Amino acid sequence: MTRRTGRDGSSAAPRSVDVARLAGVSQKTVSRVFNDEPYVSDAVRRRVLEAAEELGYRRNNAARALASGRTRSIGVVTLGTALFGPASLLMGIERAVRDTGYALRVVNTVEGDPDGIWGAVDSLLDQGVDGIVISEPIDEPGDGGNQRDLSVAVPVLVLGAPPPFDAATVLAAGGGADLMARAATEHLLGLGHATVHHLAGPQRWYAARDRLDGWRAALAAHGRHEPPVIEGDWSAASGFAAGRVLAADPEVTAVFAANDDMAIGLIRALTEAGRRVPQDVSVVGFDDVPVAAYVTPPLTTVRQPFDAVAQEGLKRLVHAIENPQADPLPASVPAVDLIVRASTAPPPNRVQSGLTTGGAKQ
Amino acid sequence: MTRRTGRDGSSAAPRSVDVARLAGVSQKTVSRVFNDEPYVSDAVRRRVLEAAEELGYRRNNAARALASGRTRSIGVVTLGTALFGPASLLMGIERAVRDTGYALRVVNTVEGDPDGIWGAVDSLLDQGVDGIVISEPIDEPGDGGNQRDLSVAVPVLVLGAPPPFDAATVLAAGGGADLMARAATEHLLGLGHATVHHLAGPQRWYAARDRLDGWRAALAAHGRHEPPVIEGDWSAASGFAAGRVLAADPEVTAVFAANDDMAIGLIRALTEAGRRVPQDVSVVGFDDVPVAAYVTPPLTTVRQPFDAVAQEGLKRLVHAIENPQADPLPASVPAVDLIVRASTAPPPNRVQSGLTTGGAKQ
DNA sequence: GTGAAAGCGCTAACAG
DNA sequence: CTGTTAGCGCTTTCAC
Repeated sequence: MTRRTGRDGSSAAPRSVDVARLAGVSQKTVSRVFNDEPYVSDAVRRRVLEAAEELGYRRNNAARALASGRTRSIGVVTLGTALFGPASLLMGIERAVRDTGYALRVVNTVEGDPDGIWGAVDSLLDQGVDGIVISEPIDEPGDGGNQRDLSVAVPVLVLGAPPPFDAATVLAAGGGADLMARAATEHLLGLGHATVHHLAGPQRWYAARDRLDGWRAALAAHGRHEPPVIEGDWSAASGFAAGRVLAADPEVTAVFAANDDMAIGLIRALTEAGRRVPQDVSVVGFDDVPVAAYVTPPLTTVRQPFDAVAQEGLKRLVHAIENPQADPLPASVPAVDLIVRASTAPPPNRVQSGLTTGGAKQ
Repeated sequence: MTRRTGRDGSSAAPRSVDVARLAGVSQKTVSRVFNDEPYVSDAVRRRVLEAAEELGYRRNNAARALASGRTRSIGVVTLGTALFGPASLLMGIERAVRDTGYALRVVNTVEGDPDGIWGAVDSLLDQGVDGIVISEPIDEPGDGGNQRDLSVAVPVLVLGAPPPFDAATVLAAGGGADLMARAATEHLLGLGHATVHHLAGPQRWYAARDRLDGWRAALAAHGRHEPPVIEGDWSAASGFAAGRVLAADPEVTAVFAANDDMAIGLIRALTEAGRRVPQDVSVVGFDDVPVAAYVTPPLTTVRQPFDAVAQEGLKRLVHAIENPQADPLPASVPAVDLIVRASTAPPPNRVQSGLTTGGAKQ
């Protein structure tokens, strides 16, 4: 038996011709069987499959990609962090990609990376992906000139942000964070707080700006005074630092933090300063991290529909890949999912102590 | 100018021959330049690079892979969860892979997935990767027969577990969790606790078993009584449930939880039951999640060196890929990094209340 | 230092 | 329903 061998003597991987020979058909027929093409009799199909099985045949993807011009893979650009939001989105994307039959290639961007998103997209393009997902982008520090004239010929899906650039097709998904932030703020207002402070995320992140916008919109809609914003960096440590400042201000009775980690740090600082949560100060987080229900006090927060967003976004991306000429599928706005736990309550009624009774509303 | 065009009229991507023509050299020379091969004069090199730049040339990876038999990519099998450990490891792997110049393909396994790791490895093999990383594996439910005779010809790196199978080359990295667990337990013992309870992770995970082993070893080494183990599922919710049980037992003065989330849930349950942490019960976690320092009380825990483990593992994997015949590089044992915060203290000295004074130490 | 020729293993037309 | 003929854009081998 003539068997091709590698230079180290190991037998080389079987090719479709080998299968064809063994099955007594043409190579093209093997190809047909493996691509689930019609017009192959069941008998032949079975024979081919058996031969393939016997040889341990596996299609060569490089050859497939070269011949067809498609790699059947989707690239994703993520932040190189294990932060709950980005990590959850990545998992959601992986799950969604698998359902589509594409393979997933991942590139991280590192905060402060000179090349940033562009470098990542470039490397994905080098790898030859059929579509790109950009997850939770942040702005470039030196905006503008940095954005080299990358010509992106494949469809791009941007998650959680407005499309940052021009490409053949740009899809956006996962908006609605502003609405969620607004709901969080209104929950606090509804409890009777005169206004709500905001512990924002780093403003270079679209996600952080969205939440800030939602908070602002809620205050504006209710004609409330907008206190100065404190900016954190998503970490519990930054929440703690902010909490020290906020604790010193007796006017503060309600805070909306842009994520749960900061909310947790914030609560710790308030507690250490002798301001009880929620009796003295109410706190709302964002994300609904797994421990949110078990910290002290259990955190009122907003849950983000990462999986749904990823799934819908990918469906639309794959549609754009496979139907380049067709109109893109429409996006939907995710539902708001506010989870009320024990970190929020009506404000202490000290302001009304001079009055007769203690009505809480407004 | 004759320009190849796609069927939609868009001009097709330039190939190396196009660059060669423009630069007035042979196609092979272009190839040489892009592969940084020697024996190309500087003048020619420059000319080629300029031509490539002008055309916007980008190497076709599929063709490269087909011709060379190498895809220059590494596949990683991860758990489909945003749990801090797995997610951190994945990020570490991405970073490490990028440094090696390989591309990253990601496949998740879903808990309870019938195909499990094998399906994931299979799909990676289909994609044609040069090496595989299996991160934090868990056992298959139906062990044994499930492990189909996949012939894995590429090197495999298993992170955080003993190699679960036979392949051309199998490397292990990221062990030492048992030592870390042992250190955590001994910290508690050193504080004077008579024994230490263990809130274990799901025992299908190697990581959980490692930690259990370390705890057990510590107790044995000090001749302490080994209380029954409670098993959680890594979640704060399961920690909370365990905490309710543990809180009812006055014998419990120290608990080592297999991860921080469970420790946080546990603390909440203890607190709700009126058992103060750390005055009545000490708790140690595992992972050092970002919020660990800011929960109440700040958590004593063990920090895992995800990045270092990923980096070292990948260096060894790449070595195995590129030097198939050579001996694998040796693994090192990561250092133990116990972070002592406020959730641990000497035991309450109720047992000594009958005695004269209340010395704490052992 | 450089180039010519020959595939890598598959898919894409088209022909029967 | 099945087979034939050409490439896809590179790397490889060997020649100059």
